[in-house]
Amino acid sequence: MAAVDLSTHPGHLARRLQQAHSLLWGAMVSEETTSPQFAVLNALEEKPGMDQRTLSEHVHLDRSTIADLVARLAGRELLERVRDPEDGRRNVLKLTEDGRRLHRKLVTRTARMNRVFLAPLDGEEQETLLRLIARVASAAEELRG
Amino acid sequence: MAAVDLSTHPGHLARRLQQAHSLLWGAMVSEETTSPQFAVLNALEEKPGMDQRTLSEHVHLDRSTIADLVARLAGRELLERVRDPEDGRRNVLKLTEDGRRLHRKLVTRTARMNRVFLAPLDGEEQETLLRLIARVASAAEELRG
DNA sequence: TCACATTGCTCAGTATGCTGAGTATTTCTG
DNA sequence: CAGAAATACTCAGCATACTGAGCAATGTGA
Repeated sequence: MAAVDLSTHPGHLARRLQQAHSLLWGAMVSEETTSPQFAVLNALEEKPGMDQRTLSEHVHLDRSTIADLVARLAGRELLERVRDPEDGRRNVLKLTEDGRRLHRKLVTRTARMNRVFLAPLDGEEQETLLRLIARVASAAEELRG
Repeated sequence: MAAVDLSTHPGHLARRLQQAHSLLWGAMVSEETTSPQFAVLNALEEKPGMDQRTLSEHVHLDRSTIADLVARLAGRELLERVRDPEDGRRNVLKLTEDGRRLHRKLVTRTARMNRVFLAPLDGEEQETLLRLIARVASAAEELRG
């Protein structure tokens, strides 16, 4: 059986894309705060008071992964994690002032970085790429809700 | 500063795409052998006798990552890793008979899986998606050779 | 009300993937 | 030919990301 051309394999390409992105992120956005961490800050800026379960759905990350990630952000005092007095199972999450400040800074930088990252494509191609990825990802996420 | 729409962030989408892919991979291809491991098997089927450095360039994985990954595959006796007698720095890598057999099996299954994964898109959109991802990833990889 | 299910979180274990430091081997240079 | 540079690999440390097991709190039905 002959070997296969990996450039026709979406999974391989997705990994390369993600990898290339995270390198550029480290160079242009932040070395301390990763892209998934930014997603969490962003979600909490939008809807303060979420619990970890809800947060994990918003950013499409596993509950376990969220727990680690939130613990690191809490350790850096970018967010507060307190037990919900109304429901002792939940952790209620809110950005601190530091967290909001960092989020503001990263919003600007990610915008700049995204322009560089997508620069090889023209405007229409950029929209097409984002739309097609979103469709495939959403459909696959549906398969195991 | 208002929160941002993550569906316009290629990094976030890339992570979701990769994540959705690896879930489907586990269900449709293999639970034991991951997609990067398949990429390694495939590269060694194509060019037996590569060293780890060359292999890492072929599959776009870090040298450290390759070392771990190859060690696991060697532990499962899917490949042989022997010190090059001509150059004592290199590990020469070759698939075993088991490795070739597994590769054959996975080629069939990945083809099936890729059809399911890309099913939300029509044929032209599928080609477009793969081409655009490849362009962005290649360009970003160039930025730091 | 009390047993049972559900829900939210934590913890252990594993794989991927990086950086940076260190080791061994080979190659290049003076 | 000896010292320096380059190369290939290994190892430690960290973040992301999963599964599965377990625990605590809440909700539900008989």
